[in-house]
Amino acid sequence: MKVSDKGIYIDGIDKKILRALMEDARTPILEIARNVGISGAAIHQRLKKLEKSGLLAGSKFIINPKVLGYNTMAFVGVYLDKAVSNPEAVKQLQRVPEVIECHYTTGEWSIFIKILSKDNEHLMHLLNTEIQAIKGVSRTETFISLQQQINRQIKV
Amino acid sequence: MKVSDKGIYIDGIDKKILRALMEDARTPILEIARNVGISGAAIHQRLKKLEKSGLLAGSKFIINPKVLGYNTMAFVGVYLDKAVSNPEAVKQLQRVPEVIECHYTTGEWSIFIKILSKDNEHLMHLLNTEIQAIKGVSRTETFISLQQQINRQIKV
DNA sequence: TGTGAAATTCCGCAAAG
DNA sequence: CTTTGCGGAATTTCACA
Repeated sequence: MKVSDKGIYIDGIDKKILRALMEDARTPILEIARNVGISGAAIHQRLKKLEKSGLLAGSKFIINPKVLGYNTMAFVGVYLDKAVSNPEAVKQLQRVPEVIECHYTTGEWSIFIKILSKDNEHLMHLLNTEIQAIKGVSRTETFISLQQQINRQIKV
Repeated sequence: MKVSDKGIYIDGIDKKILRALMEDARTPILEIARNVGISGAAIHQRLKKLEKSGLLAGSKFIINPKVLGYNTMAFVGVYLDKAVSNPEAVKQLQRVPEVIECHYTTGEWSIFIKILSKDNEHLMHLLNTEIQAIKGVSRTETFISLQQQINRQIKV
């Protein structure tokens, strides 16, 4: 049995439910029910509980960017002028759909982003035209992901 | 109308379907059907096509790590000794559940990882005990995400 | 409080046009 | 793409431990 900081109790059955749905959000509840040996209604109620606890943050269809021609992933450390408000820069980054993550980070960069591009040329265009054009961006450092080996959620 | 490199045609209806399901994988097909004005069976046929194209890479329940007490996200650049095989290091990283992403990257690091920890103390433990213990890891550079502002998929 | 079983409503899916 | 129809699933209700 496991207790989180907020007092959510997650037993072995909850874990099995979560693991099945984290793998495939469309797994039928009744199928899970058969696998864990309790009724569908029980699963349903446990899911309600887990949702209410905030642990379940929704479900998403995952699309493969490569099929859309997005073959390059990169991480970019962004240096901002001291004078510029970071939220304003984030607001501008929000308008660039290729920016799929954005963090305020400790260390030498003000902002750290993850970005998807079709190829290196497209990446260069994004950096030189979209990112550098944002007010306050003084410099960027780019790291291209040659291959992603791990991509998962935290273990339950 | 949009054509990807692999010849997948995605029209406006496909986009609406994808956007609905990327937001919530459990959206009933018939609800989408009502919104876009075609029959449920048609949606179903389009989903089959999209799945066959490889664009749909599955669906996942998203869990909120904070509820499990994982409050700190960090990025870690890992330096590996030249002599060590990177795949072996990745294999070891795979065994650390807090490592949720792992990339081979260009630039000064051999490997770049995203990691979740409960707090700074836990992060330190992960770095000093789990990561540094891996054969071939010579040094790490850590950037803590103070706040994540953007987290999304590529736009369809 | 949490569980199981039945009933109802709704959905997913395949076939045929 | 639509309609149709079957099989099965989701969800509610209720009785019980």
